[in-house]
Amino acid sequence: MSDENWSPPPVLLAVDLVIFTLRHSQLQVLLVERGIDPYRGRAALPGGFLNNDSEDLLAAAHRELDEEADLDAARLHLEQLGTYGAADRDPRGRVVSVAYLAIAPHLPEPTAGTDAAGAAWRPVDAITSGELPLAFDHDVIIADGIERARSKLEHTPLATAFCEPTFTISDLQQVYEAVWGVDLDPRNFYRKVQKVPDFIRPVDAERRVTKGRPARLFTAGPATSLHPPIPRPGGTAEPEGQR
Amino acid sequence: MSDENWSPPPVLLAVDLVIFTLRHSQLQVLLVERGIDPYRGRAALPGGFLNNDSEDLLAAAHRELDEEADLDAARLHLEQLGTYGAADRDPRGRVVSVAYLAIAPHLPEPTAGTDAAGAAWRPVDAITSGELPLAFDHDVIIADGIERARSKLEHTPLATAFCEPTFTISDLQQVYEAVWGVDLDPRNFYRKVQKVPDFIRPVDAERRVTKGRPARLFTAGPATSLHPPIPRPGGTAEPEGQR
DNA sequence: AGAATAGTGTCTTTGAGACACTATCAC
DNA sequence: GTGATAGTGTCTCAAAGACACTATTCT
Repeated sequence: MSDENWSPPPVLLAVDLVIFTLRHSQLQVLLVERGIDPYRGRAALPGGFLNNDSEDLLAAAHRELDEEADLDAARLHLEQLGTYGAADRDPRGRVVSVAYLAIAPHLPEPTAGTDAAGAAWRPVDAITSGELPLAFDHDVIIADGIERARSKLEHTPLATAFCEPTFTISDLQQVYEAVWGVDLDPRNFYRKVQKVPDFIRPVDAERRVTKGRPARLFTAGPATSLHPPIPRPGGTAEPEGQR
Repeated sequence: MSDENWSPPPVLLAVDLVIFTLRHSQLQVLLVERGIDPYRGRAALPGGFLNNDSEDLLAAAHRELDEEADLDAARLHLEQLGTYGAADRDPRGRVVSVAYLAIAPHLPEPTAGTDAAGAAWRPVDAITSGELPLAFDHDVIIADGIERARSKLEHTPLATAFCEPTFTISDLQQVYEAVWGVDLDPRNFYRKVQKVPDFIRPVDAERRVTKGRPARLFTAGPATSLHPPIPRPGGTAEPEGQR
């Protein structure tokens, strides 16, 4: 409680977005190309500074989501990921960044012509492998986002956020396989997800076309957590480490 | 990337601490009494503003831990919990608070005479029940901290952070029981924790006194995650919600 | 027909929980 | 001895994974 006599520390608050989606059975993340220094020309997470006195953090994340990615913020999953405040993370000065994790269903290509021009979906593998270098500490933020998503697939209905309003069970399986990077047995997966109460709800008498037998369609159910969980084969990984 | 022309938003960055320990088989949290308005006289989390240009967030948390709680920061578990930035959470103006979760072994009473005077351990039940009102949104932060701790007991060796360097298996069980608020079967618990590789390591040929048969002593092992996990009986609860 | 995907049944193994039982201390 | 806690063995039930099998579509 040393709040009697401080001099306001010159800290800028940014909000950065880790937006994941599934494309071509790959986990991909939305990146923008930086137009100014530092890191001009580098890929970076979409984001920006907190706008004004009366904007909540979550509201700022929603705004950036709309401005930079042209995504209807109301429809997708959005949660706080962590806050990154290493003193030297931005060469311009003291910038602390609150990262948010967003999950979007497979949407149209990121739209040239809008404010989101210069944005593109990139496979996360290219980032974790170091093949695609990022600005600032954004590679770390994305790594934390991946781990968060992997972990939440086990205990929450997060996977449905990657899917359209209605989806088949193998759509859902693709989400788990892509995010976890494993192969799952379709038969066991089928029964397992059906067994979790309120996870997914059948949409009556509907079907959809692929190649083989048509599949039933489902919607996300009212569950907010999964009982029993969908366990990740390899097991849990290391905990996150925000800095 | 709208960083071309901003006016530095007047945001103050605070760091607040949720410090948990086990006392009298209860989960307790360290609170201080506010000496100034707003919320003068109310109980609040220890914390303060970010010091200067070159202080990392984690370093600030360590410093507050030392200043306000007189705890040796090097020895205990410390991790970021979340960031709370609702526009109206502090009547003085825009204050965004990064909360850290610390876990301490049962330590001496919070030390009158030091900077930590006015600090006291309180059972978390008194807070979640609304019986003990807190300043700001600190009740929400604590609730998120409880859920984080409960969840991490399942998958990580966090429980050992509540214990002394060496401990018995029933010490460990008391941690699980207090944090989860459940009763566990000592026999099954005994075998279960021993079965997790690298969770706990026996300390050779040592014992300790209580009432019945002396128990073997253990130390925390090198594991950073628990395989298999120690499942929580009731199952998972709702996810956290930082604002 | 054959390939492909959807969906069902069943077996085996593993782990969680219940609980009887033995071991070693204080009194 | 009694009471208390530590530690072991064993049984039962349920969930996880392997996998054979049936069902329905497309070409």
